[in-house]
Amino acid sequence: MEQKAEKQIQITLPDGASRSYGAGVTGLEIAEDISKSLAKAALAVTVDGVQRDLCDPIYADAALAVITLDSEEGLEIMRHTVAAQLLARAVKNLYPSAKLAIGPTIENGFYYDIEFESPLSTDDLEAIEKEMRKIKESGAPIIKSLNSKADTLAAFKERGETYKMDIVERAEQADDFQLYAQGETGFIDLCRGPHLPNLKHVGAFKLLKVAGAYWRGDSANAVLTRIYGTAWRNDKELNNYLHQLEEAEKRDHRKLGQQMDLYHFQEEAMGSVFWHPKGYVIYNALEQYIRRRVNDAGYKEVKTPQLIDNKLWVASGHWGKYRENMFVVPDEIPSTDDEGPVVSDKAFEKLMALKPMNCPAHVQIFNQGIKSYRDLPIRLAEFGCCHRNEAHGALHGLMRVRQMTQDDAHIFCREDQITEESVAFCELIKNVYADMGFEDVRVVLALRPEARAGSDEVWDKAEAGLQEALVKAGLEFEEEEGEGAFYGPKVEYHIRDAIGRSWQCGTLQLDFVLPERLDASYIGEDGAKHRPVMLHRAVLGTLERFIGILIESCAGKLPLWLAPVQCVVATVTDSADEYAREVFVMLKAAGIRAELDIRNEKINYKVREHSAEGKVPNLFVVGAREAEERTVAIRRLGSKDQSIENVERAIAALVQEAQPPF
RNA sequence: GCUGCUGUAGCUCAGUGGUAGAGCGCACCCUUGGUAAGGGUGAGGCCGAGAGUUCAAUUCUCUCCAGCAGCACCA
Repeated sequence: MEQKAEKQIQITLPDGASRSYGAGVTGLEIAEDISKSLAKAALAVTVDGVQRDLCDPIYADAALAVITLDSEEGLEIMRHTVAAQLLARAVKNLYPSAKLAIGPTIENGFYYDIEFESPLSTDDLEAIEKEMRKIKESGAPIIKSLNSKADTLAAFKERGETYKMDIVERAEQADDFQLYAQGETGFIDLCRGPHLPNLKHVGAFKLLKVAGAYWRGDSANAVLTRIYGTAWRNDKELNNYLHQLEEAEKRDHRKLGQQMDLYHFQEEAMGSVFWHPKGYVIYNALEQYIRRRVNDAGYKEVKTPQLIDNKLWVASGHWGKYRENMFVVPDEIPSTDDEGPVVSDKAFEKLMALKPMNCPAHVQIFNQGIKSYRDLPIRLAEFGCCHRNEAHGALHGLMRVRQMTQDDAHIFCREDQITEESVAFCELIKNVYADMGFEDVRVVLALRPEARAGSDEVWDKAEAGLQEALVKAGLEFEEEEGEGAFYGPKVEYHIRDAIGRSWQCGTLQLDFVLPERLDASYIGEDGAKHRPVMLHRAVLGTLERFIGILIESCAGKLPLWLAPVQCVVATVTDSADEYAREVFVMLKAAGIRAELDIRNEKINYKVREHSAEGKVPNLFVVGAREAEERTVAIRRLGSKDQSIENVERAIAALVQEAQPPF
């Protein structure tokens, strides 16, 4: 092959083979050297693990791998090109005054943030998509160039791309700005690359939705229009993905909650749940399960007031930092006069607030009487009902509500007990999540934020303590800088919902600040007063959110111990009504949540309704035969088969199976 | 809170500048049917709230409220 320079470099391929090339050889040339078909399929390369364009020259010995569309990396590069080249250019063609901001890839797709002169709606996507196809058909080569800061700025200034100029101006580098052009079309985009060498490699894509997003993610900045899309290797993969999205929609807890008659929301109490009888069964079963768990783990359950004078919130620091998210109530008897104001101006001199958290109240219990170091740790648990005035746009079904019940607890302990208590908590949460069948749990250790209370030594100690606990519990976790609470670092347990959105459920937070602010103390071995450390912790997080995630993760088919209706006795004809009643009574007596369906409907209809709508795990079908033989025909949810079983034995088995896991 | 979209029967959704329609559900009747929709009849709506344009508004415009998607927020 042609020698680019005298100096030779060694390129190591993934199979271990080593080849020699002149310095300055490109990834494409190497791919061509390996095989023609590989060169044709090549999208980019990795050089020592770093993604590079095919046209980038290589000057030193390196390990090289060719990226094709078969790999996840290749797919991501293709998506990136669809966003930055196809979508961006299509938008500029149709809306010349649009200003491009950024267009990264995300899981399963990509987006591009763009400023438009007039609002864009979903209906406009079709035209943009059509334009994208046109551009794709052109098969234009994508040409990369490296440019100085001045040239890059000039190029974007000419095009009125003020956001791109902002990015370049803020960049630390002096030059080597990568611009990608499409042949001679005049279109350019700034990008870290790599990109496809050619638009011909683009697979199947679809634009999905538009939404607003702040420039640089800051709500003080302008809102840009974000166009979301997805791209796949071929139509089959694309359709597969779109089908998946549809399926996920069917698992949405808001939809299932209505279908299964679990709960509802309405305007007059937005963001707060009306639990229906069936939904409240789940709620109660979960609460009782956690109650048994924390009892076993040495917690004492308490109940604290809903409405507390703001003096306490001032003292705890919530009033200063968090007031805008609290519901504040004047402590005055309201006037019944239709004309005048409901409360007087004076009423605002004494304010109360609905508690947004339980911790200050738990400190009040701790503070009653004098505590000795021998008393510690003290673990106070509460199914605390809290109110938070959340931003309206944040509300989301059961996942984000304004009134929530946490399976909250606070552990007051000595500093030397932090690790032990943290390890015990990690064990507890591991067991609970295992009982619930959650495997895809992401654990995050959130470290000190910029604005924080407490000295660096205290933070060092706190972070190390949590880290040690996580390691001891054998958990894999990610560390996130700056994400901790102002009063201490925290461990967060995130679980994904049906559509892949991640929600924080369990949490463990160390707090050295609140005991100080609320003057909690214990008498140490030395006879002197000491500050206890506070561990805030929740396993499920909030019952509301956890139930939402639970419903989505099992598509409404809850495990038997949580199922609102565990068994329906359904008759084939009314000749079995009497026997069905008898079976129903037996089930109730055995503690099974049962329903009786003796409606004048066909058995097909009943089976369909209880299965598809109610997600009832067990159907006992009874007809003349069963009444005669004192049996039931058991049909399990999701099964086509049925088994005939003696009624007493069937009920005994069901009772056995319906035992909670703890 | 910000941007965009949506709001019609209990639910899912059509539709129109002259105050409304379907399917499911519900009620009643027929049907007694053996494991994912048997048939008929009927009731049911201030077309999210308020204002404006118009002879006339559920329909067009504006404001508000709520929901949805995303962003920001989540002590």
